[in-house]
Amino acid sequence: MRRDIFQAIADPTRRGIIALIALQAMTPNAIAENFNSTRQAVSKHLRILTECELVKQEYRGREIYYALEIEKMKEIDKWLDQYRKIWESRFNQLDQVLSTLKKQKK
Amino acid sequence: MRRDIFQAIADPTRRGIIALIALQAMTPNAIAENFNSTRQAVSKHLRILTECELVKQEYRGREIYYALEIEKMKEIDKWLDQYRKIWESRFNQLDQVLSTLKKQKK
DNA sequence: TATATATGCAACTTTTCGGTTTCGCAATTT
DNA sequence: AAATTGCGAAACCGAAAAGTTGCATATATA
Repeated sequence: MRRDIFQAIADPTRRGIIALIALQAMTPNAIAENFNSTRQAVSKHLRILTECELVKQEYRGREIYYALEIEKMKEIDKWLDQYRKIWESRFNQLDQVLSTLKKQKK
Repeated sequence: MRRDIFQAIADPTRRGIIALIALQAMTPNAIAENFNSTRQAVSKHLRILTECELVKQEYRGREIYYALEIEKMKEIDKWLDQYRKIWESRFNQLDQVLSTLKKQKK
């Protein structure tokens, strides 16, 4: 089962789950109430999210609380970084053009 | 055809294509040489990337150059922002704990 | 003009994915 | 102890995705 984080966030329901549990851990039943899917479908999504370590489980009696593993989200940020460099450098180039134009105006 | 950017970057080959053309536009044939897929398969990926506007085409004679639309990448960054806030606030909390401990040491 | 090249597109196949239904198990509650 | 509740896992299904093959079209080149 090749579970990577990019595949995990590809599904809109999973992104919804991530947003939902970002601030507080929740049980599968509570999560499922927020979507138009059965608990089992949500459970499947939770499994995928758990497998790629985007989410962690905490057992409390017969309930299982799912919480976002925020550290893992940084991996996406890390991947984005190479492109951030590009758009920032382009912005700086634009900035230079603008300041050059300003200078010429003087 | 529901093409969203998250689905687009879910595929590893497509992420490879994005990385490849990030700095300079390339033709489908040139891109395909870098992967273990046929030109047609790559062409299909390019179509998906174009549909969600992650990539733009530039016609030059019988060749088509594909270039990354870096602005579109910012959408992912924008989505990440809500989580960035979370991990930054947690970091600050840790920071506070550390400085409190330091104070007590004194 | 005939041929080679660069490319997209459509048809087809195989695999993967998301969902539902059914079941089993463990922890509560009555 | 019996019934209820919370949950995961397996079996199954339809839809979508990813890849291949075969073709059509436009632009170069000989």
